[in-house]
Amino acid sequence: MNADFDPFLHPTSRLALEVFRLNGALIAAGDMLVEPLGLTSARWQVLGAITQAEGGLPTAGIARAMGLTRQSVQRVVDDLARLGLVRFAPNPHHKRAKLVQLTPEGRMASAAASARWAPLAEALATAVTVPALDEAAQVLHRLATALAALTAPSSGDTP
Amino acid sequence: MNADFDPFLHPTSRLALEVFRLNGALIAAGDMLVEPLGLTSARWQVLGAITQAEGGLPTAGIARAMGLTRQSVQRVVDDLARLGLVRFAPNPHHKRAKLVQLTPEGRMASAAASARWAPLAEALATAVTVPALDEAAQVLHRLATALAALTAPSSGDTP
DNA sequence: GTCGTTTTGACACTATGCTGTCGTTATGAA
DNA sequence: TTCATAACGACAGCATAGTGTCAAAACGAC
Repeated sequence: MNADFDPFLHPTSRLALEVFRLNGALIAAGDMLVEPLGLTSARWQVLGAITQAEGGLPTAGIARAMGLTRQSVQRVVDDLARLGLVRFAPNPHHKRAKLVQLTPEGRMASAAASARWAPLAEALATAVTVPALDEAAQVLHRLATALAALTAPSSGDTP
Repeated sequence: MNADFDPFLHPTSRLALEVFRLNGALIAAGDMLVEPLGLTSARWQVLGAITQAEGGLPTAGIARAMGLTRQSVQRVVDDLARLGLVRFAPNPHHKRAKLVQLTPEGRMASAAASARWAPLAEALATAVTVPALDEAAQVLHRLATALAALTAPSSGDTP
């Protein structure tokens, strides 16, 4: 009865479990890191995605950039708007999909978070090596792509 | 003002973002995979942790094995007990910390989930290579360890 | 131009995981 | 043995991310 397959010993399974653990550790570390700024990991990530895009981008665009659903990002964006870190600007290409832009306060918060993250990122890079980081990132990227292709050639929102 | 550091271009940052994406993709794929069995990714993972340990283990032990908090696992365990997939057995070493064990139904569900996961794990392994998987897993493991050491030499529940 | 499809925002609901807290039980040092 | 400490289960509350659904807006085929 196929007893020669222990799913937890499969290389893919072991990597998946490591992804789960590191994901949790990164979120916890991020929460600690930006907590003095009144931020959380999720809000920080959304701020970062907006920082990346010059001129701002709509909520659904943020979600696509982060691999999440519109609905999840929307609440965080609303929180950030309530905190005065982002604002909504009219979108010349779409009447309803307003552009989410950083306010000066948001830009300062994003910069402060980056400044706090930098030394930790350096320390982690020395815990392994930069080439190993790059190669691991490439492997994870390929796996995510393959997983998206294997599951759900679907419709609708695709987180 | 340190403008030569773009936090999103740092190798550690790029890997972190890939971890977030793959984590989400794996959970989504797992949910699809075991949904016909009445399971979810979280319940499947807890079932797996119990399957690993012969004789069962207490809730806090499951949490340690998975890198989560007792409280998070407890609710899932209660759900599984309500579904009849696990049961509580007296613990000779601790009166309150009952051992969580699989019922025959739980064993069947765990085996069915493994059978569904196996081909997907194989397909993903061929999307990259097994040595690459192993090396990536090792890198993630070292990062998680380093991160735990750098943040919170703390007390109490340490997920 | 019209109509069907897709995209987007909005809202309600659920699932997962965290912190905080309490009382109980083990454990170990004095 | 006694007592401080740690570990464990239980419960409440919050943050994050998912699904489902709806209406409005944009887009494309005809």
